[in-house]
Amino acid sequence: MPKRVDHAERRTEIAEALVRVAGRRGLHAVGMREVAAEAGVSLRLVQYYFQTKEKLLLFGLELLAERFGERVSARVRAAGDAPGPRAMIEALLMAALPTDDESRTFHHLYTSYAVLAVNDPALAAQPFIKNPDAAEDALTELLRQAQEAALLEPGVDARLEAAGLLAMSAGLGTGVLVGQRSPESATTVLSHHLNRIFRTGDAVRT
Amino acid sequence: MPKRVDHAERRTEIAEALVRVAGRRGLHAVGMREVAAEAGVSLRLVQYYFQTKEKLLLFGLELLAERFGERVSARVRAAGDAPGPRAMIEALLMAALPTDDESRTFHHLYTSYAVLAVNDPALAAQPFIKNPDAAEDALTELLRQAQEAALLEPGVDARLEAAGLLAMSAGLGTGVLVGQRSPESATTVLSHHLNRIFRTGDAVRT
DNA sequence: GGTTTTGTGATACGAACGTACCATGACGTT
DNA sequence: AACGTCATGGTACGTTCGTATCACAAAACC
Repeated sequence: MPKRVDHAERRTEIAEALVRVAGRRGLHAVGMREVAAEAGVSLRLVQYYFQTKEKLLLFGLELLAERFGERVSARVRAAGDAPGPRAMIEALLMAALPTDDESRTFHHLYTSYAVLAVNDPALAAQPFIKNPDAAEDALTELLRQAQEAALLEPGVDARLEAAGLLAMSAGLGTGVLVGQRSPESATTVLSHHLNRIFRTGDAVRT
Repeated sequence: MPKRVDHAERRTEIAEALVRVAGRRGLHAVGMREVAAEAGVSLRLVQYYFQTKEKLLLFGLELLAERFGERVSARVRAAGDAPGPRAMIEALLMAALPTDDESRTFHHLYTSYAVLAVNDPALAAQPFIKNPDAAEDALTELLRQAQEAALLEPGVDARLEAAGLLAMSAGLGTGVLVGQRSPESATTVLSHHLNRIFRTGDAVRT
C-alpha cells in the first residue's frame, strides 16, 4: 500500500494526536502507543516519522506554539477592525485565558512543557520557551501606540506594563486551569487593570 | 534495631527527600526508589510509611504548602517591623518569586502539582490547589489597610488588585523559572506596578 | 525489469516502575 | 519468659514504556 506520502503532513497529523491525548490525560501520561492509537496508525509509524519520543514532544511543542500564535493574531486582527488599541490589547490578553477547550488545552500543555523545560535543556532551548517573547514585543508596541495617542494614564512604562500584563494573564490562566478561578473572574481582573492604565471616565468607586 | 519511631517525623523526612529529588530532577521523573535512596532508607520503608506513591505525592504537596506558607509569613512579619504596608505587600509578592534555590524549588514543584491536578481529582481537591487562596485574602486585607490610610491611588479595588498582583507574581515567577526572565527584571516589573497603585511622588517618566 | 528506496506491520527486548510478599530482629506487654 | 506487634530488609512479580529488529509490499529509478 505504500503510496508516497507527505512527511510533513503526516508528522503534523501525529503531533495533533499527541496534543489531543495530552490534553485529555496530561502530558506526563502520554505514551507513544496511545498517540499512535489516537492518530489511527501503528506504533511503528510513530517511530518512523519521529525517531524518538523526545523529538515527538519537541515537534508537538512547535505545533502548539504555531497554532496558538495563529489564534492570537487572528483574534487581534478581528479586534483591530473598528475600535481603539484597547480592544486589540484586550483581545491579545484574553486570547491566552483558558476560556474554551482549545485555549484550555493550550494553556495546560504549555505549562506542562514549561515545567519539563526546567530539567530538560533541549526543551528549554526551544524558541517558544526561550525567546524574549514576541508577544511582549507586540504588546509593548500596542501600548506605545496607545500612549502616543494619549490614551494612557501618565507614568506608564510600556515595556514594563506589557511584561506585567502578560504575566498577569498567564497567572490568571493557571488559576482558571486548576479551577481556582472562573474565566469570568479572570477577565474581570484583567479589565480592571486595563481600566487603571487606560484613560477613561469610568473610574471604579472604592 | 527497631526502636519505636515517630511516624509523623519519619514521613516528613521522606517527604523532604521527595521534594529534594523532585526539585533536582523534576516531579515527573521521581520514583520511589530514588526517594528512598535520597532519604537514606530502603524502598520497603517508603512503602511502609506511605502505602502508595499517590499518598506520598499528596503528602509532599502538603509539606510544600506548609513550608511555603511559613516562609511567606516569616518574610511578611520581618517586613512588618518598621515601614508601611507597602513593604509588607512587597514582601508577600516577592516571597513567591523564584529568587533563591528554596523558592525556585517551590515554584517549580507547585507548578508541577498544579499541572497534575488538571487530570487528577485527588490532587485538585487538595486545599492548596483548591482554596480561594488565603494569600489573596491576606493581600486584600493589606491593600484595604493601605487604602484606609490613604496610601493608594483612587479607583483601586482591593480584591481585584490583590488577585491581579498575585497572578502577576505567579506569572513572573514562571518566567523566571524557565529562564525567560531574570529575577531582577521580575522584581522591577512588580515594583513598577506597585508604584502605579501606591500614592507616591516618584512617578516614572514616560 | 530488476533493483533500490520507502512505507508499514508485527513483535521482541531490556529497563524501570509501583506494588506485593516473605523473612526476621527488636521491642512492649503480660 | 513467652508472645505478639512494630520496624525493617530483601526480593520477586506483573506491567508498561521506549526502542530495536525482522519482514515485506509497493513504488521509484535506471
